[in-house]
Amino acid sequence: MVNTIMSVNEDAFISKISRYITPSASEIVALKKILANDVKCVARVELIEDYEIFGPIFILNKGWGYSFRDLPNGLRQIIDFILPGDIFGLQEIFLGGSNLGFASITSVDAAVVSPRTLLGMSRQWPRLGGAILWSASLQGSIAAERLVALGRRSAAGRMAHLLLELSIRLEFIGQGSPSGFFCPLTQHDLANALGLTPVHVNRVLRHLRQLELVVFRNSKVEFLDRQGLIDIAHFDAAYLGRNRDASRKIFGN
Amino acid sequence: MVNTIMSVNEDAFISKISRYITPSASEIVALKKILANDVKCVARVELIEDYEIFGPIFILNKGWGYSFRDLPNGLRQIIDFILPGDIFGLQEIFLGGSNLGFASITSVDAAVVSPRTLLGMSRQWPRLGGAILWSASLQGSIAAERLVALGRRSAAGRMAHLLLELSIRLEFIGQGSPSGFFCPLTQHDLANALGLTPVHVNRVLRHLRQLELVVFRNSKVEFLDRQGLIDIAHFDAAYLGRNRDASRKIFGN
DNA sequence: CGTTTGGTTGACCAAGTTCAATCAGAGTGG
DNA sequence: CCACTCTGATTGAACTTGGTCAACCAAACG
Repeated sequence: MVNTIMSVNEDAFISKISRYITPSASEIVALKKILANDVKCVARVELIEDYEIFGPIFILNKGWGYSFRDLPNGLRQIIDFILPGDIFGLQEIFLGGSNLGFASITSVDAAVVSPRTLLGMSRQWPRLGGAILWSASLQGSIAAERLVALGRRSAAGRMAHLLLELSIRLEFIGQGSPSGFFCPLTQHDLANALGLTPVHVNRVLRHLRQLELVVFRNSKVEFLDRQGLIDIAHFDAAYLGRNRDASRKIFGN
Repeated sequence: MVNTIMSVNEDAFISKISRYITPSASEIVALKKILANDVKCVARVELIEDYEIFGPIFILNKGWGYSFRDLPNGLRQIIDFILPGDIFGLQEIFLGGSNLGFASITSVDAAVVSPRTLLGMSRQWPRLGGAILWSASLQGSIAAERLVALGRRSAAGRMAHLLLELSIRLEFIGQGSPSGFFCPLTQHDLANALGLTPVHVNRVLRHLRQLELVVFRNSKVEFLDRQGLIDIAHFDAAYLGRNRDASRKIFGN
């Protein structure tokens, strides 16, 4: 009972799922207990699972990371960026281990949760279990949208789309603002996420800068013309989830 | 009680989840009751959801379909092919509606399930609930792998990868064989799935034919050199799931 | 038959890659 | 304070993959 309601919003995960449910005081206590069992690691560390049984589940408290898959020829594809409040390893637990790797971008503080713990929590606090599934659905929807981007958007469109997505996801957890955000990604990271080469990422960023749409420099993204970006990205934020009333209608919680 | 254990394998969904659990007689009865509430539709019909509340969930009994998203400029990206036994609309129910469309490829026979029904079944038959989540995880893993393909594989690699994947997924439900399978996809469908143009799909197929790796003609895929395909696709079937012992170790069911 | 749908091919073009060189900033040791 | 090094950003030139446009073919169907 160390943590109380006083500090609700200091945990990114709690502010994230607050888009879906308003956790009760006792639910918050249960969550904080789980979130407190954390590990810290420095920037640019990789965890390759390669289908270990009992893949760990991380809930990011602080810092940025990404999930990825490497091809035998050394190419890497970033599946999703893991921001504070996001969960890594959840979709894969039913498959008997993950075939995705996790890499830290900044230094990271992550809660380590076992599948068993998660299952227990879901039974005792069904609303929290629902919130976990909601979060997993959201990450699935983000992956689907990135699939659309890689398949059918131009390089500039992909870049614009990703920057807008990150901006909105950060705002959900109280970070960044509509005018810009802190962004620790290298151009190499962006290339691995967007299916491009680092060289071309550089050219695309220059292009967007010359069009006076965004400036990405010194780990900071500044939006100059957000509507212009939305237009070239064909961006529609619907895939990032609706307000909670929509889902409440389905399950009646 | 019309259906009994005698007819276990006629339902694709039941044979699909049999990779994960062995359903009991009463579980099969419950499943068959749900699967019997079906609709049929002809080939090449589209259902655009566009974030309707209460998006329907389909479990395909027969036929092929796909989930997709369209961009404002008219381009379409296929997210995943929905084969017999696959579920459409599951990942999205927690988001308060889907932003994906569904399209039939062949004529289709699909069970229509409401979120409420699914929730009720999961409570009454927890192992079936687990199987549903396993199935959703699997489809997420397939989407992630397609993301890798679009980001980091060549056109020929993507094509080889997709054909191998479809072959294996069909074998899981007792269709097709290692030497080939019936494939109702048009080159246009392949283009929308692989992020290519139909013209280039045609050239890639010719290329693979000239390399004597696969022949795709008259709605039939014939593998000539499966290992050769695996090589150029960098194919590793691990993402399609492990044997059931792996996941059993986690949850102890 | 004529029409429609999907497959096939060629010539040309453009987006993005490759290779290679240069640059800027941060950290490190002398 | 100055090399020295390392990482990441930047740019140019040549090249490749895949796209675009346009024509033609083949099977299916009314």
